[in-house]
Amino acid sequence: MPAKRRPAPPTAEHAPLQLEHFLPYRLSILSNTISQAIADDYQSRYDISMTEWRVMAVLARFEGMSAREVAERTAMDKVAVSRALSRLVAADRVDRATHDNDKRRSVLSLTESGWAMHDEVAPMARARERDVLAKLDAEEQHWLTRILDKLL
Amino acid sequence: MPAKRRPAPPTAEHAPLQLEHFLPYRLSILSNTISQAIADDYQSRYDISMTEWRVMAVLARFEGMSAREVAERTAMDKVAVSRALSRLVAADRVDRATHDNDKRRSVLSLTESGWAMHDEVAPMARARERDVLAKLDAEEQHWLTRILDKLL
DNA sequence: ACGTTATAGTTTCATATGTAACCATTTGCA
DNA sequence: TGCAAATGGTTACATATGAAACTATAACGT
Repeated sequence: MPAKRRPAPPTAEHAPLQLEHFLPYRLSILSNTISQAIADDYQSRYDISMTEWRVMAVLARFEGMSAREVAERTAMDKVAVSRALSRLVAADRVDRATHDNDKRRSVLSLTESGWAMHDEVAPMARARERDVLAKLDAEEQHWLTRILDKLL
Repeated sequence: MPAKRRPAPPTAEHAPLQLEHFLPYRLSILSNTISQAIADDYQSRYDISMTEWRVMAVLARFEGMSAREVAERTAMDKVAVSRALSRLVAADRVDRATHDNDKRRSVLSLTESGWAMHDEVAPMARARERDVLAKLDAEEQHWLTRILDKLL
């Protein structure tokens, strides 16, 4: 059995990062873990990616958005939105029309089937969020919200 | 000028998610923003990806690790680590030997050049972390640490 | 010792993603 | 008007990523 790893050069003129205490790294792990758990819920049931779900979530709230507006709301770039939309339209989750006064713009909305899926997935997503928050007491939840408000 | 988007079906039997108040979404945006800012720092200067940098950060702390151990420490899967290592070895940032008693294992360490790069990048990463934390007061910083400890 | 199973790491293939180039339409303004 | 610049959106290409198959070596049980 090989010796346990020990921290490198004792002559520590190097000051290496400790990832496990490094905020950006910790945030990244946490965020990926949570998002992946939610994605697992719907990717198994429906054939849809996280980006596609985000687009649907926005269209559920705002009727008749253009692709660019969706991109703004989701913080995705327009190429990603375009691709998500073409899959969603093909799968008949989203309806895409052309804007009356500007033929460049699309006018997007959920289809019947899109709404049906939304109405199943949204509660699952909320349940996962609750699972996470349940690990914190009321005071911690309060601070978390406040901290995210400040940082974003 | 087209009418401002209004929230969809007034007959809200649908209860759509509000992404901007949805914890997983907010965490994801925050995490990506911060990680990307750091990555921009070193990707422009050195030809290295985020995963490669994480591998280097671990090797800076732990001398002689195997690829599997690196994978554990970085929360990356072994394929990602393998790929990162082959690029790092090719770029002469990392030295890869074979374990004496187990020819399957690699024995990894930073090269001279790897250390040189590490010693430039680590302070930049720490500076970015400080920039983020500077947006919070001492109490908020304290709570953030505590919350991450609990959730991770 | 010998075959089975487990482990370390790499390769392959299919899919996802980002950047830049591109088309169509609209806007701004000489 | 009419033409350059801006905008909405898609396509093409190059690179990244994940899952599964694969190779080599080691560990285990008999």
